[in-house]
Amino acid sequence: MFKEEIPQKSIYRISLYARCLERLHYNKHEMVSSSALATAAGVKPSQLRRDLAYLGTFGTRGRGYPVEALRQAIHEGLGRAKLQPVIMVGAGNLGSALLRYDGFKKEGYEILAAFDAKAAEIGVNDIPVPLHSTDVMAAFIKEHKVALAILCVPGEQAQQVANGLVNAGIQGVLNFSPVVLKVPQEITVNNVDLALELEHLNYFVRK
Amino acid sequence: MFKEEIPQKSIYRISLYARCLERLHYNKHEMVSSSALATAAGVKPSQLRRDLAYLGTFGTRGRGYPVEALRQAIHEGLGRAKLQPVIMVGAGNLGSALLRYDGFKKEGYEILAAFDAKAAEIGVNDIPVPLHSTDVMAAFIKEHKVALAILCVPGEQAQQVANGLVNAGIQGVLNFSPVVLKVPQEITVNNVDLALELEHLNYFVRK
DNA sequence: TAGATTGTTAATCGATTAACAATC
DNA sequence: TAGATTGTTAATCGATTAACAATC
Repeated sequence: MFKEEIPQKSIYRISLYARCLERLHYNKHEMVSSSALATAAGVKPSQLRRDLAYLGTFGTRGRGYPVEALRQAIHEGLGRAKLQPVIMVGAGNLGSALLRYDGFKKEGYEILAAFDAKAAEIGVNDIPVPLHSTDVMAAFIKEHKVALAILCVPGEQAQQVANGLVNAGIQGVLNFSPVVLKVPQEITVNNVDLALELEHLNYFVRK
Repeated sequence: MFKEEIPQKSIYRISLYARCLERLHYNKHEMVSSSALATAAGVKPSQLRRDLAYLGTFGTRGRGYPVEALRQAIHEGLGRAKLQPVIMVGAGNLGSALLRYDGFKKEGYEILAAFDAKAAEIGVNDIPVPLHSTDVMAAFIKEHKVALAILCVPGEQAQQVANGLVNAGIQGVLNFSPVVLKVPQEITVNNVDLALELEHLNYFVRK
């Protein structure tokens, strides 16, 4: 039997459901209906049920879903191991800021180290993880079997650095550089384009 | 005649085209074909042409698009004034980092000021704009007619702060808090959920 | 049993793409 | 004119939603 492929958008939402379930669990809820969970996640109940159906069936008709069991099932379904190692590439303004952001750790991702072409010039005490020169990046990735990288280098260098990441075996890149990266199709790139987000918002401001 | 409504996704892409056109202009290209521009933006030529069609017709059959004129037409079409004022709400790790990020200014957005509940405790010299207490936020928004806010407060406070923003007249929120904000439907919220992005990437890593 | 709520289907909606006539 | 490339339509594809039978 073939497992139907899960749409990318569903994956985002399913992760979001897991987070909502954590909160419900924390608040001592044991069961939750698709309607209540959907409201918490800002989606329609039918969409929630459709999304969950990609992973399996977890509810009981007439009663709803068991909060904690569903949370766990989602984590397993999405293949989340305990603590995923990640590296940060580029330790300028944005990169060094994200290193201090605690939201990643909370969700189970640990940034092992940061790499920067100008590593020598950057104050080490601003940064909570080891900072290395980009020269040793590939070796580090292989040694620690790192699969995920956060890319925060200036646009002009982004493609070149990305090539290095791919060659070293990185499989997923969270790209903050305002550049469209060309990578082999088996590599996943998620773009977070901050200026584009503002641009988009601005469009909806009535003038 | 009714102007067809532009899909949200098209708006993102159109902004991206504008950025590619800037680069082409900088490199002294005067004309560009839909196929070349599409490659630069990582989309299909037919999609590019479809997107542009929402704004008008700018090309010449057989020759392509005039780089600079198209860039300007896009900026006008998306209703971009010169320098849009923005405020930053929350000056913790992420917020203060984004204040130092120069990508916003580059695209024509100026962060006027930052607000934080604990403004008094934060070192002012880390921050390149005036930092105020959240108490005076509403007055500032009204006085400076600010329409856009970047929200970087902890999840627990996000909804409450967002309510304050909406009441003060903010029309668009770029939300970095890992929380689904409930706002009136005329307010636009763009969510940038960093942990969710990593989660999504991780799903595609072959285990 | 009656009420509630899931799992799933089928209908709808919207976005992408291929294709090509128009035309420079 | 021949070649190139747009603007636009129609076909395709995929995602969302309403609806409801299954069933606790």
